Parts: sequence; C-alpha cells; structure tokens
Amino acid sequence: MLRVDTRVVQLRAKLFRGLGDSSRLAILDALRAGPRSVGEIVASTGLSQPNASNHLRCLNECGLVAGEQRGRFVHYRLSDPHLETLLSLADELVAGTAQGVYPCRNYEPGKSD
Amino acid sequence: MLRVDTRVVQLRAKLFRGLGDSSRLAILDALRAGPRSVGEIVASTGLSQPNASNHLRCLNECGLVAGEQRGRFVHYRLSDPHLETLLSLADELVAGTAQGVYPCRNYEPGKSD
DNA sequence: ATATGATATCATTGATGGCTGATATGTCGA
DNA sequence: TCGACATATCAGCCATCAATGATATCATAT
Repeated sequence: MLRVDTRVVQLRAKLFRGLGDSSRLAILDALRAGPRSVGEIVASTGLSQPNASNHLRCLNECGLVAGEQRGRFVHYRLSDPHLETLLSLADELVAGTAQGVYPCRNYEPGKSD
Repeated sequence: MLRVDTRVVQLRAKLFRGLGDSSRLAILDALRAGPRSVGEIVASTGLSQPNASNHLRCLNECGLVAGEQRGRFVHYRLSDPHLETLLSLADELVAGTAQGVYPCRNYEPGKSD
C-alpha cells in the first residue's frame, strides 16, 4: 500500500485554496492580458479596493503574482506562465468531465458571488 | 477594459475549492495509482471512514472521480486523465515560482492537518 | 511642506466547511 | 433470515475565511 506524501499534498492544497476563490481568480484573469494597476483591477473585476488589495497581497506572498511600483501605481503581473496553463487546464476540466462541478452544491461561494 | 467572465471564473473557483483540501487531495493521490476501494483509501490516507466517504461523495458529484460497485466494495477511480495533469502542474508550480505558498500563512488548513 | 490620489492595513461581522461519533443502508455468506 | 462486513448519511461543534468601512501609508505635484 503506497502511503500518500503528506507534505506535497498539503502544499498543493494550499495552492488550490489560494485559487479557490472567485475574487482571486477574477484578479488572475484580469492579469492574463498583461500587467495591471490595482485601480485597473478594481475596475475590471468590480471588487472593492480594500478587498482587491488584500487578495493581491495574498497572491503576492504566495508567489503567484508580482508587484512593481510605478510612480503612485503598483502594477501586478502573473509571475509564472505555468499559472496560465493551469487555469486553461482547469477550464478544460470544467467543460469536460468535471461538468458536475456546476450543479454540485458542495463548496458554494460566500454571499458575495 | 476587458471585463472578466464571471461564470467561467466561478466554475473554476468551485473546481479549485474542490481540490483545495488535503483530505480530498490525499484521496486523489491514492487513486493516481489505480482504482481503490473505500477501505483501501482509508488505509492509505489515514482518514476516518465517514470522512473519506463524505469526501468521495463530493468528488463523485463533481465528476472528478467515479465509483463502481464490486460486491460489497465500491471502487473509485479518477474519471479524467486531465486531472493527473492538473495535479502534476500544481506540483511544478509549488516547486517553482509559487514556493511562497509554503510559508504563506493565508488559507491555512483546519486543525486536522 | 501640504494636499491629492493610489494603495495597503485593520477589526468586525457573517457565513461556510471539515471532523467526529453514532447510526443507517446495503451487500454477501451461512 | 440472520449475522458480519463495507459503505453511506446525519447532527453538532469548532475553526477559517471573505467582505465591509474606516483609516493608515506612500508617492507625487504644486
């Protein structure tokens, strides 16, 4: 019986939890087209500024995005092209076998969605 | 300004929330080697039987795994090879750019981990 | 130096999800 | 049919997290 590697599993879980939020995914989606300032992100996602800022901090700490100060603005970008691949692959899964994700009532988002 | 597609984003978030749990990932990892009964999954993951069963139900409803009754046992398997690709890609991300995921104290797991 | 605009931080609140322990359903063999 | 084993379901508790509103920091221009 092959035992599951706990450490790797936990890291993956952490990564997926980071991705398992509509707000953060919306931010990542906004950044797919290229670097964007916080204000631009706020505009295109509809998130409140503090909320967007908070999620950006998290994504930044986790290494998924990188921020660069340009004057008064901070421009964020995806820090790894692999991330785009991951997102695309997720879309394929959702469109294909994992169609049950849509009606599935487990792990519903909060009231904000 | 390109507006983010809310529907797609929400589906992806749901998928990632499904994957954002150590217990479910441990189950998926156990199934990477091939179909396994619930008992075998319980043995290799260390989860309690009700807990494993509950997670399997969720994964099944979301279409990520498929169950088949064989006598008294129910054998589960990964329902889509894309899922393995996704998991591998996640590992690459964690090992590479997203190394910050390790020290990041956001989105910590519950007390059980 | 100060005002303005851009971004970050903080505390509170409200809701969701996971684990446990007990129990129910279901399947097979005697 | 009954007993034993495998799996599924349920209720309750506890912890975590996201959003809000107010406020703090930081950078620039006048």
